[in-house]
Amino acid sequence: MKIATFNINGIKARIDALPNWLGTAQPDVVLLQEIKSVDDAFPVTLFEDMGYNVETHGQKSFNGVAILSKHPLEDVTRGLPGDDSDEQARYIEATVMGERDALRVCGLYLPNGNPAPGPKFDYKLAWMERLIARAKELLAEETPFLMTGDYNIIPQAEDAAKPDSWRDDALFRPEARAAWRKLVNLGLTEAFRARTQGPGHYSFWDYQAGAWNRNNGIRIDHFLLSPVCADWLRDCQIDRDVRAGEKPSDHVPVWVELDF
DNA sequence: ATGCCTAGTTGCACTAGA
Repeated sequence: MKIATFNINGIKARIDALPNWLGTAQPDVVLLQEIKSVDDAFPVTLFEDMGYNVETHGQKSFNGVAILSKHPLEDVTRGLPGDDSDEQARYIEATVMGERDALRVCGLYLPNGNPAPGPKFDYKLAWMERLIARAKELLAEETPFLMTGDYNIIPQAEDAAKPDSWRDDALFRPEARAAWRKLVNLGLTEAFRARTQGPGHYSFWDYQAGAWNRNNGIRIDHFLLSPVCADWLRDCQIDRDVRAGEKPSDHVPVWVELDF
């Protein structure tokens, strides 16, 4: 089963590019971030006509996540537990059945956190603690799961073309990377780094200053796999070429192939 | 040192992104 993550930076703006990529890449499941749409405005029938079930967790103007799946989605939950006052739509979960096993898929749009330090950075770190708590729950249940999406975390210097320019940024600050390691060190496998080593692999290129043409990118869209799910990993790739397409998002899709 | 660009709003400039 091919499962992808894609920060589309607005469903209205990607109304052609997203279906075009779906037709080419043929993913079974896609976790979307930054749909920037309320649920009622999401073009559900467009994707249903392509064979996808659609579950959204949107809000007006900003954020918003969704799942597209060619397989039925069961037990859908919206929002990250741990703070009832949090109204930002950044998290959705559902269960997908493979040929032999069930997989819990968690789609996330982790807060950017800039400027740092400050209240937005505090919110990012608190959000990560809630994500860690949720991962601990799923591990304790021994539910096979993956957590994927736009983490807004540059894990290592090799994950940025110009790491020095990110030194004090919320995506690279030590506190954010420490929280990332705390999550991974629960026993999760980072799918891309389980298969590919070395610098030069990015999932985001800023629209500004010719970042794409200069290949000035960062790798911030990730898959974390639970131990059982990691055993199912067959491949993980970044669809880099999507960034060169017509009216692209500033992120590109990342996907895993899982045998379950 | 800052903005560079893109998206969304109900706009006629702003916020937010990363």
